[in-house]
Amino acid sequence: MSHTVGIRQAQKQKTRQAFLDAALGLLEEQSLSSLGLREVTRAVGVAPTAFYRHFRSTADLGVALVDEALGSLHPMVRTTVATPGAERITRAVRLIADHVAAHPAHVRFIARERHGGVQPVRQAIREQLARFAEEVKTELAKDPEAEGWSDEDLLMLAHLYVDQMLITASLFLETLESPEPSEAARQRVAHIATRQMRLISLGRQHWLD
Amino acid sequence: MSHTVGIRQAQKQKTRQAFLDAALGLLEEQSLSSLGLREVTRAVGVAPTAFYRHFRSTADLGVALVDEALGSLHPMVRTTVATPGAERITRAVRLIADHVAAHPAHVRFIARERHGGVQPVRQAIREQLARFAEEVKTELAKDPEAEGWSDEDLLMLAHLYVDQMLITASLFLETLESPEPSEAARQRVAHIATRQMRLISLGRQHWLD
DNA sequence: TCATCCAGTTAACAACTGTTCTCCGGAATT
DNA sequence: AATTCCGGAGAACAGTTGTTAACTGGATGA
Repeated sequence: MSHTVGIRQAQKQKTRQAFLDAALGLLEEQSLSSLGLREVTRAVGVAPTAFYRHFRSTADLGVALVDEALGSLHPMVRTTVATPGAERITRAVRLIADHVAAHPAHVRFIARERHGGVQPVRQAIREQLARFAEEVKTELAKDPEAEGWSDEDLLMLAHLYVDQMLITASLFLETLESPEPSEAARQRVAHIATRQMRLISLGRQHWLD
Repeated sequence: MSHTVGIRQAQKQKTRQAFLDAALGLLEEQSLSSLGLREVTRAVGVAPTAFYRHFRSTADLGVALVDEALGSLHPMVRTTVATPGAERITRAVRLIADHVAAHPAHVRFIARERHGGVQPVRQAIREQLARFAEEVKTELAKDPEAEGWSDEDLLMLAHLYVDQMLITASLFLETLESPEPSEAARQRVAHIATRQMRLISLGRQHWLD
């Protein structure tokens, strides 16, 4: 038994996670650029100076949040886009709906800070989204409709899909934020999003005409 | 000559505009939710209390900025979308590029606060974008390709176009923000955006198959 | 067992925040 | 000419902010 976790490191990661959770909660009603260091430590129940043991700044914390929010999502997107035929779009919309329902704060954070006031965070999000686009591209390249397509055009299409997914996620989020979150509103968003992606797919099929 | 402007009202609107300009400048590097009232008055060169003569809060100022940024844009979008044939997309992309180049701070503000932390501002932007979508819809309805389309599907398509325009504007903005703003990068964005809109138009043409 | 490490604490710093109340002086109204 | 109006100034309020320095006490490794 050479390498037990270490009580010390375990505790450290535990409070680090507490920082991330508390910050995510506070960020539901404000942007990262207005998030105070003391505000977070107060929410965690810890002294202000403890913050520096984990993060250099709130921007640093924000970058960590980006990884937490998007890092584990790549395989799910990949397998979803890999679904063949007409079911791909249905599954994609369901994946988005489920993910927003399960992690609304994460989605809100990404939508908010993508164009937000903190440069390093914006860059981290941009890099993650570029990764998504690359992955979607290589999946799209696999199916027969991609024959004759240049790499450039495939990437353009992939970006279109990724952006569309983010917009859809943001609309699902608004659905949850409304004073009376109704299943009907959610279904309406799903309906529109599905048709928009279908239209894009149609454009794809006739691109080489 | 019964109704001259009034020295008083003229001065008031002048300093009000100074508030809007100063705020827009400060918001290039932060979000509205972190913009301080005193920060703005300092930039204008006026006492903190003078702020209250013009705005109830910084959120109020934000809403005013939304109107300034998007209010006058409706006729331009309308006539651009009204352009017939293949030239419509070219003109739309050029309109976006020119507008971003002429008013980068306005565009940044809208992109940032669309999902930002200040609810009234988010709502104001949402309303303006809904207006754009409605206008694009009625223009789209005019051309022959719209025959057989339901109102619902036309609105869905209009939203797709509007969102696409915003994404493109944001990409043009990143082009300007980069350390070495190159004409080549701008052309690349224009190229991709044009193709994406073409693909959507293709999807539109085959929607009723 | 003993020395080392290190996550978290306490205290203090100058600087900043939004908001209230009172006042001023020039424009507007009568 | 006299009075009212009102955009802006000034001072003061209690609270907040990020960052520093020196500390404590339990886990860690020799």
